[in-house]
Order: sequence, then structure tokens, then C-alpha cells
Amino acid sequence: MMENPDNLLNNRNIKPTAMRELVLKVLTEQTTAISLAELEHKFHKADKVTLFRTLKTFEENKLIHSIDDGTGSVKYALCTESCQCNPDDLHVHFFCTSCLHTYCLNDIPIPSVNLPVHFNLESISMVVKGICSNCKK
Amino acid sequence: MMENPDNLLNNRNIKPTAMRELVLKVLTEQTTAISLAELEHKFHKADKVTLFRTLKTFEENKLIHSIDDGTGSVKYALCTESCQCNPDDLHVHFFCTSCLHTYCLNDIPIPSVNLPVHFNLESISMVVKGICSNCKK
DNA sequence: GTTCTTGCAAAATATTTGCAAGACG
DNA sequence: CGTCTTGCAAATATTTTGCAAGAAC
Repeated sequence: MMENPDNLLNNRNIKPTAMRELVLKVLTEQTTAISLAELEHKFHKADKVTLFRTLKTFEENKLIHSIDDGTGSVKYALCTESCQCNPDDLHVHFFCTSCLHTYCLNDIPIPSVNLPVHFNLESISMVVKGICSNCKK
Repeated sequence: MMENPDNLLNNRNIKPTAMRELVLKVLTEQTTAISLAELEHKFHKADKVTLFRTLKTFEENKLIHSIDDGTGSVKYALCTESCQCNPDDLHVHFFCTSCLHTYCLNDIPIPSVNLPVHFNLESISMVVKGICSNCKK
């Protein structure tokens, strides 16, 4: 069942302000993860710092997750509705070196790893780089 | 068989200058990956930009590899002697959220992933976060 | 002399904080 | 009023480039 934007915010205990609804709308329209700078360009008049803090708020409340794809600018993408950002919820990300887009491979869970003894796992990040199907055409 | 520092440089076609030998010496003494800022602190009088370019040179010639552990500052660590930095050569990295050190888990290869159709793999990065064995004591 | 390396200055990029004005209840 | 949010300014951090002096061969 599709949630409306306000429910998405309320479900995560985020007060639905106009700004946040706009940012959430942009995020839902993305097929790939978006950077703060890219998000800023989606608006004609919006303060980057406000957008930054909006993203931080979203991230703290697990509405979105951040991806460090190695480009130097962090990308953000919506979590699935049930996501709690536990290691089990995490998926692989794919960075296309041609179109520079960062994909959430939501269907591909991060494989488990046998850590050395006495190493304790909290979270994992896995970023694959290569050419995406769009660019390979 | 242990190589001497100059051989390590020559093997990678890096002209062995005094600066490079010093940087290589520091790198061989590390048990965890090191950032540019940390490297700078190992010297009393060394220009950060020179160190940066030394690391770049080392990386281009596959003497070291860089790790983006999500802290915002890139870490560097020696490659194994046979490393060509192919996907098959890559290993998992571990970032300890307690001591903030980044380990090369050289014995743990990155598990393979089945990408969606027409997605082409070039390289993979996998960073595990948690508590290391030293901090768990 | 020619090329590569180094040091200093400064640019470029990204992230983060301080603070006051405004919105909301 | 009191709290949370927003906007502007500015600080911080990191990476990167330009350029000229110096070293290596």
C-alpha cells in the first residue's frame, strides 16, 4: 500500500513541514541516489544548509540512508518502508563510472563476511563500481 | 623474501627519492591504514602537498591502495607484493568505531556479487564497521 | 639542458556550526 | 512564551592545482 508523503514523515516521527515535504517529493522521484548539490539544483531557491539539515533529519530517523560512493560527495536515497538500517537491511550500491549515477541495488543484500576473531560487526558498506545497463547499450 | 625499500619502489617503476623512501618506511611500519594528515604528523617538516603527491604516485603504481572508510579522509595502505589492484586482489577493510583505525583484512577477499543483468563490474569496495579485537578487550 | 620532484601559495569542493529571525503550537 | 525550523554567514576539513625553484641524470 502506498503511503502518502505525510504518513511517511509521521511514521518516522519527522514533523512534516513544507520544506520536508518538498525534499521528500524530490527523493521519491529519483531512480538513483542524489547528492546534496544535486538536490539543491532541483530547487530554484533553497538554502543548501537547510537541505543539508533536512537530509540529516531524514537520515537520523531512518527515512533515508547515505552512501559514500567514493566520489567525495555523499549520496542519499530513500530507505524501504520497513528499513531499520540494521546490517541485515543493508544492500549493495552500484556506482556507474560512465553516467556517475549511484544505484541502490535493493534486491542484493550485502554478503556476510567472516571477520577475524573478536572483531565485532556494526554495519557494512559495499559499493560496486562499473558500467550500468543503461550505459552499456 | 623481504624486499628492501628501494627494490619495492623500483619494482613498481617509482624513482626512489629520499622523500619516497621516507614515506615508504612510514607506511611499512603501520599496522593500520593511514590518512594524509596522519602521515604528515609523522614528519617534523614535510609539505602536505608533497606527501599527497607521493601517495598519488604510489597509488598510481599500485604500491599502495586507498580506502574510503566513510570518515571523510581517505586512508592509504601498502599493497601486497603481487597486488595488481584487480577485483580479485581486493580485500575487506575494517573501520573500528572505537579507536578509529582502519584495518586491511588482507586474508578476507571481498565476496562476489551477482549484479543485475548488463551491469559490468570494474572494482568493489567493502568496509565493515564495528569494534576491533584490541578495543573489545 | 631536460625532466622529474619538491615546496609554498592558493583554489576548489564538501561538510558543518553559530546565530538570529521566523513559523508553529 | 517556548520549541523547532529556516536562512544567511562563516568556519572547518580535505583534496587538488599552479608555478617556480631545486635536484637528478
